[in-house]
Amino acid sequence: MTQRVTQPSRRVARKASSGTAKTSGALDTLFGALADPTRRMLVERLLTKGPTTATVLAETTPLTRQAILKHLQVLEAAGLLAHERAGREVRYRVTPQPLASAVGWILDTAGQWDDRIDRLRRLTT
Amino acid sequence: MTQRVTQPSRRVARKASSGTAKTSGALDTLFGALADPTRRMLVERLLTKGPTTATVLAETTPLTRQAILKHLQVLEAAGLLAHERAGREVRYRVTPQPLASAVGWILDTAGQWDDRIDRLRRLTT
DNA sequence: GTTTAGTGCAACTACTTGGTTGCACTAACA
DNA sequence: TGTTAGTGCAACCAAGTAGTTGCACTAAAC
Repeated sequence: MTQRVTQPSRRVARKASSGTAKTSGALDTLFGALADPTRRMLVERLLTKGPTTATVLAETTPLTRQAILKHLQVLEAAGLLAHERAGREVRYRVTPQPLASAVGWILDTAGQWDDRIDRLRRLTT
Repeated sequence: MTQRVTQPSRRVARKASSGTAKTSGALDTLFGALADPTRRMLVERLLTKGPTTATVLAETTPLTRQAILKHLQVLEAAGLLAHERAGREVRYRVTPQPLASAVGWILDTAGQWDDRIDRLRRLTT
């Protein structure tokens, strides 16, 4: 599995070093995963039609299975999917818990400033 | 599984060009803008310390002004910032309204999940 | 006026991303 | 058993992204 926790490497070159490594990787990969329309579509599909395989998902898109698989892996790396093996098939399902962190960041940062967001927060907590 | 049927198909990658356009572009740039820790940091700074210039923002980071400026432009393209000129300075401020769309998509999506869980719960109890 | 601080623009590099193709491997089935 | 559908892995490529440098331009300060 190799995990690969290493940070994004940010190749800062010159001014670099010493400054707030930051790299809150979880939000990076989470927002990054959501930034692609194909991936959001995959999440929606898996939610509405239930768990299924990369092969099946690829049949209804203009993309190849490999492209779909890469997207599924990105989503899984973000914690939004999990997969389980069933015979020779591999089925993916949505695990939407990480979405709470995304909403959390948004509400925490913008909450105090925007009444609309603030109302939303009160609505959802 | 044959998948693709590959025509003459010069490896030019036919990217399908269809779909993915829609109104998803807004969410693409929005989530994409939030996917970078430097950009989230900039939003937080602008929110907590008020509007300021790219030059000032660059002074407290290991990045150059140009790098910061590019990030600000990405945020502005996502609708999260606006700028106004004051003499020879250009001041950026946060306009957090688009965050509502992000939260909206997440809540809608998670809502479908909740529905599923809810149905499941009703079915299994 | 001259100088200087702040900005704008363009070119360039290095790495990442989203997609492809090809082939090997394995579980299911005739 | 042999065949096949589904998956896994690696190489490859084009385009995008994140950063840099260098220089020109303009508004303010002297």
